[in-house]
Amino acid sequence: MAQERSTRQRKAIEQALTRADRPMTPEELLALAQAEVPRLGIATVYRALKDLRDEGAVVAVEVPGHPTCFETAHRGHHHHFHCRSCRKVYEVQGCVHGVHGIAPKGFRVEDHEIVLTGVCAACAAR
Amino acid sequence: MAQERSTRQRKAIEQALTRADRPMTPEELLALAQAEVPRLGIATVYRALKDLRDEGAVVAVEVPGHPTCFETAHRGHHHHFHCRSCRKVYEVQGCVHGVHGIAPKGFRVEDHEIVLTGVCAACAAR
DNA sequence: GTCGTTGCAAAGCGTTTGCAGCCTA
DNA sequence: TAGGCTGCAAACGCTTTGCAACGAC
Repeated sequence: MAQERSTRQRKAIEQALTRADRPMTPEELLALAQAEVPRLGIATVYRALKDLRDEGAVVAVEVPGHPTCFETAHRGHHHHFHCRSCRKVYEVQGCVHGVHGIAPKGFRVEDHEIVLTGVCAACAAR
Repeated sequence: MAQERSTRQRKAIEQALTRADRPMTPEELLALAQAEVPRLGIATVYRALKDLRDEGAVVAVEVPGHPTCFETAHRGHHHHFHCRSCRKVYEVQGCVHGVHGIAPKGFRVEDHEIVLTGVCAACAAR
């Protein structure tokens, strides 16, 4: 059966993900990883992300009007902020109590995601 | 400048949206509206949704791994539940306090969305 | 040497757009 | 009648897949 091999391209992609302090789009990861592997193609990025997702090492973050972002899974519980000015997605530490309590009777809640929308500090300063 | 006209197809799409008790995908809306207008095309659904969104009458709901859904805007403040079994997106009444408080200093929060993930009542019963 | 991985290009899928004819106001 | 709206098909952007060459083990 399938074995995961450690290749230069995969290492470059994983490194780009690990170093990022916010969720990254596949295109952003491609640009970063190409510093290591110039001939890297976007398909390889998508394939690596798919494998990493299957292993549970990265998770997808999706916000309306923005291409899907990816981040490493083991960053502790946190949420996201979407700046409507620069369109970047940021990580937000912390959570709130009682989130699971709003589900209707009979619904089994296993996880939750909170996405704040507004203007980030950098954009608000301008 | 542009005037909005009331057509059979637009009425059918709005009606499908209004009657739904959960966010609907464009394909679902097409299927429902075709009961009224059999020759209705998907492009018309997208155009109607775009116009309705511009007027603020409908909003998009996006959850990872699911096509974009749409719901009417004037349903009061609520959130969503994504069933990982049947993949449907449900409406969830209620909210929690302190959600905006988790944003970092300098970030201006204007809105928020909460998406619960798990198994809906119908699927859990099976 | 084996077989998973890669880069390239083509295919897929959801969404948008161009266009000629239609229909509301 | 004017000009927005429609259905169709082509175009679009993001993502996945087929394939032959490549390279990790």
